[in-house]
Amino acid sequence: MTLDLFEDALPSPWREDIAPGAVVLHGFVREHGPELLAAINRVVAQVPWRHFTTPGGFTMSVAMSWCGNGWSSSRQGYRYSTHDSVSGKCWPAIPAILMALADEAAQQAGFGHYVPDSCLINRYDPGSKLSLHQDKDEHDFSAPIVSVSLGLPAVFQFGGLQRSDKTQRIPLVHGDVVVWGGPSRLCFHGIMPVKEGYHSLVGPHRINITLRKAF
DNA sequence: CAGTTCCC
DNA sequence: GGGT
Repeated sequence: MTLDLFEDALPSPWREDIAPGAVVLHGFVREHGPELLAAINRVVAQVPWRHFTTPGGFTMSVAMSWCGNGWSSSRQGYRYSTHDSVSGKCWPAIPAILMALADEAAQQAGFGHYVPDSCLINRYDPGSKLSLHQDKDEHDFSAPIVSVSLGLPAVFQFGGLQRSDKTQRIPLVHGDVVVWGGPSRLCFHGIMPVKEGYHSLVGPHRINITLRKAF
């Protein structure tokens, strides 16, 4: 796997700055859907989709899989893990194409080279959503979050450092990548309920891939 | 409070 | 639809 898959320059209209340290790279991986989905399918074969319970005791509508370091939620709280406590084995490695994507997207967004150690894969069926939250379980807030949208469109909410801050609503479609870090690293964000639909490559789902540095 | 319900 |  080469590192130049995503090196093509982006025309300026494709880059949208939404806040200091937060950028939408519209269509950044639009041409790479099949390879990305193949990589995701290989991960999901090893780490089947799972619906977690929140600390409050509710079931999340989003189904999750992961590679690199894993994330989990339970009544005890959220946490990252290096391995599967059932099998004793490490979670599957992050596929090279996702490492390359993360590095190139982080560079395009102005964060320089990026070597994430965790990749969470979220499947949104119609009606699934993720309410406003912060990604704050990672040990390293100096690294940005790289978020890839595939399949059905969705409306991304991006707010400020306080839950009560006004939020922007940003439509995301298949192939869009959002990167946030630096002063935006702990901004509240979420996904509005996904509408019914069918995508020719992904089917009746939205798939979101987030790359982060957990440890 | 990574949810749901309710209210404007 | 948007805030809570």
